Amino acid sequence: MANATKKNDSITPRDVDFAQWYTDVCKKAELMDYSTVKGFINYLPYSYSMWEVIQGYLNKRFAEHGSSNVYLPMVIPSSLFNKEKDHIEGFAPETLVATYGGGEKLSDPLIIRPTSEVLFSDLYKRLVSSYRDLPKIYNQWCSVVRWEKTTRPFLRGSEFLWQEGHCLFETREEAEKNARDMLKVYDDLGKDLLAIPFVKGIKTDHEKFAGAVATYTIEALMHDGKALQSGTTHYLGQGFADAFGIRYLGRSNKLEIPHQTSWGVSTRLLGAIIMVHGDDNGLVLPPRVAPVQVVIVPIKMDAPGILDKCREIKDTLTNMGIRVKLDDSEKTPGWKFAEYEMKGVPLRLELGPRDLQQGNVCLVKRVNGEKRVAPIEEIEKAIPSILDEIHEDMYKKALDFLHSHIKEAHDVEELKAILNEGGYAKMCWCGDEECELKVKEITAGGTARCIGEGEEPFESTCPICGKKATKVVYFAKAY
RNA sequence: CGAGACGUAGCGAAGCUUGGUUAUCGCGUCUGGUUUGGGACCAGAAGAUCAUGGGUUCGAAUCCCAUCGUCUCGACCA
Repeated sequence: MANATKKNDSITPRDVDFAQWYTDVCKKAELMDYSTVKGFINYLPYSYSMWEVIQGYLNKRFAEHGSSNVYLPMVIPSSLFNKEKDHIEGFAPETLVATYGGGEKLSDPLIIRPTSEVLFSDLYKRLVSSYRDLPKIYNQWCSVVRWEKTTRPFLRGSEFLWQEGHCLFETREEAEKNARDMLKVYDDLGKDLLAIPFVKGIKTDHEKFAGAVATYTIEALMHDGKALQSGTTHYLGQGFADAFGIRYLGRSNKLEIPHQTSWGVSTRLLGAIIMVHGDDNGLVLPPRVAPVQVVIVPIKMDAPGILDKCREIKDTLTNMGIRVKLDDSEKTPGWKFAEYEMKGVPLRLELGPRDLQQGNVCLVKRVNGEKRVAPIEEIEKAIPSILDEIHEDMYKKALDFLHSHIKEAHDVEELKAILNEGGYAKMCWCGDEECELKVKEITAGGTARCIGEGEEPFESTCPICGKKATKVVYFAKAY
């Protein structure tokens, strides 16, 4: 494979130190910059534009499910925040609170939202009075603040960007369907756009969202064998609605409490893109989110016709809606090759005197280094299909990796071995939280990522306690 | 929040043990020229209140104290 040899020595190799590799890539590929404020980062154009592509995809998909975008305040009066008990217990320890305004102490301190269930509930209380007002399906794009103790670019920050959908329905069935439908949207996002496959399922009671009845999740697997929770949807039941006094007159003329959901994905997905696809030469971006999909590298720019032809190709591709960059800087071709490989540009187009004479361009795929020569007249047809091909290559590669890192654990020793190696251990479980927590202890940090839905236990007993197994759980070490 | 490592030019480092001219090197940047199919070469130039604050001293990047920040590993979490 052409890119099997490492060509970029400013990036720590993945297998030497994965954490350092990740940080190197984030900085060298100009995805982010550390800010002056602890735990906060500056999102640079190269990462933010990927976020915008994700936003575009999701807005379209959300709309198909009847969702409208709204925007609510970033601060929550602490008196309001304290209404739902589980919710406060879950979030209070990591809130940032404003206590002064205009130089005067606030009588009711304002919490910078760590999530907006409270604000949406408060809004819905006023907006909903009849079953005719339901369902309510709103989404907001915003940032939230959680005072994290250890932070890493994109994966965990004191502030992160996300979308949060908040909905109300008449029935439990509708609400649960919504939570599942939105999980499907997130799963599709991975498959269609990010080339990332997920393990899907339900969270255990211990791992579910503070205040939820059920949490559904998609879990990705990073190259170092650790899982990354990439998106969650929650069926909140009637708890928030009850606590916040949301009531409506139902079809039978009785006062009813609606059923609520919430769902979200965050800029953490950018971290997943980096850690699922990247290699020792840097980023490898899936073509559909890549800020630059094709980079044109002219060879011997001062030779007659080279630059003109490059510009012509650039215009042609741009008009087709492809994101193209022509690098006509004075750097040498070798430098440009390495640079755009590091930045993960999916496809490189080289054009030199030799190509021009023969009427060809040279095309090189970032994901596997595969090179091919194509006649210039045919690139309009060839390039879109090559980009699709790259997407499929990347998805398949990630899927193979995921499948080869899911193993059944039949006893404690196997469980330890699998989690130590990295990846998911599928284990039959009795359903007791005690056993779940014990797994964490004996495997040095392995947690239940999700319960497989519709999966019948492949063993009769739980290997931890020996009681009857009722569920199949995916355990992994996680970010 | 516990344990460890670190902070010197845009980036990466040396110097600190044993205090002493104008703080050194590589990359990058700028100027001019030669180059261009895998991180080019030559010549010249700019760029640093040595993280911050205090202390010791005739003299501190160097020794002492404190603070802040970053990274790694744990506990907690999207």
